[in-house]
Amino acid sequence: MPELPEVETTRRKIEPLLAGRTILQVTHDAPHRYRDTGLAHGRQVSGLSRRGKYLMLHLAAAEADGEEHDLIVHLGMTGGFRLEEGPHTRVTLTTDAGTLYFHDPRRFGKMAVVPRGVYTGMPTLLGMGPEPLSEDFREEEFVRLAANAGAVKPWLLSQKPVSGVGNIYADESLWRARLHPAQSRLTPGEAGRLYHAVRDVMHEAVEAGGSSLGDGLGNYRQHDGEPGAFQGRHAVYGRAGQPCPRCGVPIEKTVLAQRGTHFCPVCQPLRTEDPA
DNA sequence: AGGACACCCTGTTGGC
DNA sequence: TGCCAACAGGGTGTCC
Repeated sequence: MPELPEVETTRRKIEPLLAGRTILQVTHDAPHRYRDTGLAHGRQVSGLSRRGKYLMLHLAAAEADGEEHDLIVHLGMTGGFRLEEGPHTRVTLTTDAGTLYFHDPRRFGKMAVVPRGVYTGMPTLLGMGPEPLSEDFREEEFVRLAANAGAVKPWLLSQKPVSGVGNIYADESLWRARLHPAQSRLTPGEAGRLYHAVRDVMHEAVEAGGSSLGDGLGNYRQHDGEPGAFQGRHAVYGRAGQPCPRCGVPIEKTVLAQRGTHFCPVCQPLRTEDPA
């Protein structure tokens, strides 16, 4: 589930359940994945925010140390919050107003409690590019960086030129911009198209509540048979062999940078000759 | 600097 | 039907 639109949807859904509440206990059995969660005990949640695919629970200062903290949550591939305990519950978050369960079948999700804004040891968060839906995401800068970049899809996935783009939305954005996933050194025209494609795709997906959402908490529900609002609008992702919505040619699937990659061989040709 | 790769985990799917 | 390999929405560390 967790690319920017799904994380943002999660944030919106659980904020009413957590904001203003005091965390009584965070229990789990994997301290290397969920670090320093004991620091959250007794602190009030002052608000929730999101940076790329990271969810931040802002914690008020405790009487003992007078220092604000963040409970950073990364959903990994399959993480999500639910109201009920299940076979894949990894973390139980108890507040003075109820309990929230973090489910994560694949255990790629992570949590850590840190002093506010201290992200040492989290290189992706430290090097995170601008939010695609904010004014900090500027076309001129994006075009400048893209001119010297390597293969465009891995570049997008690095979170450096822009934050929150994952495998699904990278493929969808590249299709809209009519760019081959392995294209490098984008021309200003190409990079401009991609800039707007990323913004549009992310905006539409957030409005739709992301892909594959289910029970009202923004959960990963792919095998629960409840398709998300944006999933039905995918042009290429998960559509190998089916016709391109633009030209009708079958969508191809390859592997690029260890990730499944979907594209239209006609609409998204690889430009081999150097632009003049 | 940046690319390629292994690794962290478990569940589902598709081919034989 | 049953088994097993391949694959899955992400990030990190290491090696070159």
